[in-house]
Amino acid sequence: MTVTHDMIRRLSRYKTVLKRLKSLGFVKVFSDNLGDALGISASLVRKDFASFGITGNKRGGYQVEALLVKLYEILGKNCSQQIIVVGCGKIGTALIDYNNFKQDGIKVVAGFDVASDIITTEGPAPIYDISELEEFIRREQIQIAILAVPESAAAHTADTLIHAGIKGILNFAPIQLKGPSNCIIRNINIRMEIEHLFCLIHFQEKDEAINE
Amino acid sequence: MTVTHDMIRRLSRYKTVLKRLKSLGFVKVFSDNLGDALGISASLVRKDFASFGITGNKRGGYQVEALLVKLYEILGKNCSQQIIVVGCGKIGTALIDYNNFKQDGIKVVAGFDVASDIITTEGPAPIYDISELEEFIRREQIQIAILAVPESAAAHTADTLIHAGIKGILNFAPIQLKGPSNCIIRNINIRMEIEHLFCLIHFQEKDEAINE
DNA sequence: TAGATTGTTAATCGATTAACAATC
DNA sequence: TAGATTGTTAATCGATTAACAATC
Repeated sequence: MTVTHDMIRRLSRYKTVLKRLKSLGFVKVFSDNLGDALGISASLVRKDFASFGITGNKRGGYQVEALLVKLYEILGKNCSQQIIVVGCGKIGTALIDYNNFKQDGIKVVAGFDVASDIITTEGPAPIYDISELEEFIRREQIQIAILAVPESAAAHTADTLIHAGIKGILNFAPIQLKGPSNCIIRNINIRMEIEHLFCLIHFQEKDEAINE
Repeated sequence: MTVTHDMIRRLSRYKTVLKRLKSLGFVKVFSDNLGDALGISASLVRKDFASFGITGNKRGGYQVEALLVKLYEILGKNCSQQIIVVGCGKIGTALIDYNNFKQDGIKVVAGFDVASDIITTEGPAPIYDISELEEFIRREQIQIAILAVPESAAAHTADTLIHAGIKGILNFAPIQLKGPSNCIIRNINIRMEIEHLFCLIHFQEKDEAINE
């Protein structure tokens, strides 16, 4: 089976909705409900579940609890999800301090930087010198790194990470990185997102002008 | 014509590539080159350009300079692209200080926060009390805001922004916001991005196990 | 049983690519 | 002219939705 990006995004969103339903005391849920919550068809919900071998009851829908357990498993929530942050400038440290992952089992265990004056063992996670990066990744078997270095350092830092065995990189540097087949890179480009918005607004205004 | 998200993302990437080509002294470029650079077919490049009324020469490709001018226009680079940051915690201030937009004409002109002790006129952009938000948006005709408030404040702050006339929101709060038809919201959910990576790795490992 | 919802197949839709005539 | 590249139409591909038999 091929797992698409959109599929995974939906799985993540099902999980969020189901967690809320569970906290409300819901025991079962129908594909119809989940479809409404995500703004997609019930067919797609059922198809997604079928793809991952999740089955429901012909008339009773899906058990919320069992569904969550399955989703946790698929999303890898049974393993420890330890990540590191490479580049501890403003954005890097913000991400280290950002503790919104914790409730979902994701933990930033260390930061790394070239500036020796910010090395510290204080704070939510220790910050080490970049020279310790490779050994740390190997020793702690870190799979995922957030890359928050300046553009000029992005490409070679990514190479270092990949060489050390990192399997996934979330890249905040403003450059489109492409990884080898054994490392998945997701690029978050804030400048592009803002341009995207300006462009959409631009067209919306045009369309309105036409409609009038 | 309908402008899709993917289309805009490609326009943005064409622009990046073309800027680099220009700095290298390139005068013309073929759809084939751009396709290679973006990892798409030459057909799609030509189709994109056709959609926006950009024409080339039957044998001479496209003029780099003219193409850039057109793209700037489409991406709204002729208007001043002033944005604000609402919520000046760690991530908010990091974005205010982040000056990577500047070279692309995007400028953060103010920050807003509820905490009165961080109000300041120092730094790259002044930080005002949230009570001044609506008036500022109206007076300065701000179109786009970055939302970086805590999850609990996200929904009602977004409502305030929309009410004040904001046309686009880049949301960093970990909650999927949905806007009305006159305001476009793009959600950046870092937790989901990391889960996404873990999930992909998970499946890659499985697939490898099967192939062996 | 009657009614409702799943699981799955067929239909639809949209985006991308291939192909090729037009033409510089 | 011959060769190369655009602009555009047709073909393909993949993702989503509609439909419906199976069945609880």
